Amino acid sequence: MEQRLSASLEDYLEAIFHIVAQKHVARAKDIAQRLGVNHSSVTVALRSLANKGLINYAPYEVVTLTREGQLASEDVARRHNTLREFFVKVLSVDPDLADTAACEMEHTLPPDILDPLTDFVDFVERCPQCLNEFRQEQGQKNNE
Amino acid sequence: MEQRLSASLEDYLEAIFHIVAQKHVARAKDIAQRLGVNHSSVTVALRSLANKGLINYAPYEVVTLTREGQLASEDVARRHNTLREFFVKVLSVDPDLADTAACEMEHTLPPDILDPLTDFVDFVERCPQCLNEFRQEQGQKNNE
DNA sequence: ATATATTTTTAGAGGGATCAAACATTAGTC
DNA sequence: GACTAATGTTTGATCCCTCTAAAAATATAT
Repeated sequence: MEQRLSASLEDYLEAIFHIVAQKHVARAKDIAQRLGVNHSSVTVALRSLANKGLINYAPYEVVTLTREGQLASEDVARRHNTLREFFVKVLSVDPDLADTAACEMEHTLPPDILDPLTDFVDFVERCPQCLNEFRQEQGQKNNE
Repeated sequence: MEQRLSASLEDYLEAIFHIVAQKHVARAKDIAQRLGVNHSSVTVALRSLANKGLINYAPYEVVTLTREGQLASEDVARRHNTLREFFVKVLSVDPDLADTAACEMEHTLPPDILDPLTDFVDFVERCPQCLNEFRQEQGQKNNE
């Protein structure tokens, strides 16, 4: 197993993850809407994800995640969240921007970077004052 | 102008940037070798970069960067360097890994993140002790 | 200057991903 | 139960990137 997914398929998987978390099942329409992509593109992607054993799906049916797919989508979501948290909590980036950027960068973030990055975000949460000087500098910059 | 480049074309541009920095001109062979891709792929990419006005190139001739291409490749290199420095200096990632990861992530790093990230790396350089606690935690982790 | 070696390009094909438009299926409504 | 609306899929096209194999151009050596 453990096939490497394309950025595109990871996006589909992540979308399904969020829709299922909310509605228990995902429909092609919801996925298309969430990703801003054509319905026909969704069909292709679903077939591919089903072939890889990541989703339960047959034509005209709703979509759920298999055990494998659940793990894989959680992995994507974890990368996404860590990046967004880092951008917001350390770099003070606007949350919407941070989310958009996380969504693009999540696909290429390797485990060897994800782990220490997660540790670092944790550290900053526990010790926000460690970045006081940096935050002050950034604040000055924005007020100029 | 200001056309957005694909990750692939950015890789070619970056390779040309480094080769030109060293040898003054780049040849298809060098580019292919550096990127580990087929010669014929290089030809296609060069034609595309030339069409976009980023390189000086005609069939069978050596490659140099135009003014536009110089700026664009410096931009890619800046994203790459900032990411690598962050990985190495803040997260203590192995330099080779950091470089590889930077090469993959550089293409999706937006300016709004690049700027504060650069500031943050600068900050940590000026105040390494600000991360003492974090480094200590990481050290303990690795010794277990 | 001619033959050989190197480098580069072309030609042809395939894998992904996307879209629009035509078609099929399902679900809801009367 | 049949009609209509909503949803989903197929078809055919395009774009981008890659490859192999073959041909062409250029450079080198004798």
